[in-house]
Amino acid sequence: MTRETAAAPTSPTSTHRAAPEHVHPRDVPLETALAALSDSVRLTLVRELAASEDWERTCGSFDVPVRKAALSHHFAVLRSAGLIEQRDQGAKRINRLRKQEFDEHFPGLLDLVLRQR
Amino acid sequence: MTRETAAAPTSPTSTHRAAPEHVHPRDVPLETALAALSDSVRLTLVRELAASEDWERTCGSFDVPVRKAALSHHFAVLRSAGLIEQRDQGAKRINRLRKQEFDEHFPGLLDLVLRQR
DNA sequence: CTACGTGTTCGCCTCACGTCGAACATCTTT
DNA sequence: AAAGATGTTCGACGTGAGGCGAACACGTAG
Repeated sequence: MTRETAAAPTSPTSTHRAAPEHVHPRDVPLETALAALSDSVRLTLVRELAASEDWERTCGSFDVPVRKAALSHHFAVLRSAGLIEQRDQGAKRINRLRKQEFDEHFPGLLDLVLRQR
Repeated sequence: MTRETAAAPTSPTSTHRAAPEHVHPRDVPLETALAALSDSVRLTLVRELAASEDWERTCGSFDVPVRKAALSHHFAVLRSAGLIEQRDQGAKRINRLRKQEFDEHFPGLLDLVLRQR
């Protein structure tokens, strides 16, 4: 399913690839949301993401002082907190800040985090 | 200093007692504030405190599933996060939620926490 | 003075978290 | 096909957080 009808190779949305498990902000306990945002590396990720056009960035495009393994882990945490959504595009993984949905369930939190400092 | 002029034994604000070190919300990093609130026990403390008249309660008056030692630790965390202020009154220690000051520096955060669930 | 109540501090234990390198899987480029 | 780029997963490691009981300190009640 989600099959391209015509030959429009717009987005090579990957094929044999483990789709990341997403959690909707609705199902995220407040503690989890707060914990996800209480780490400076993740805070940076969220902020850079928010500062980007359409809130999108590939995993490797962030300016954080940790290696790939740790980065990957942080993204998993953000996913579990309903803060980001990940979509594969070829070899790259695109991260999107779920601003609207997150705001609906934790009004003001993201704005606070983005405004602060 | 802070000497009662007349004989008005209103508040026995203690004498030889280690005054708890307080941190003003102004000097609290966002990460610290979020981390302090990302624990369910502390969340309970803050909520019960907020639900109390004048936001005050003695340490032992909270309904949390931990022993004295752990409780004491949690209060220290809340203090370091600028969330509470502690004042000694005789043998008891009174906790006050620093709503206003905290709100000034982390607008919306406490309200979110108090509203949620 | 002695006994009790209220909290804090001190070890100690356990578990979760953040980090890394190495190996692996996928997709892209050549 | 071979090499490179992009991420994830797997152990391992160090650190810190949260929990407890015991001991201590201070104030209160008898």
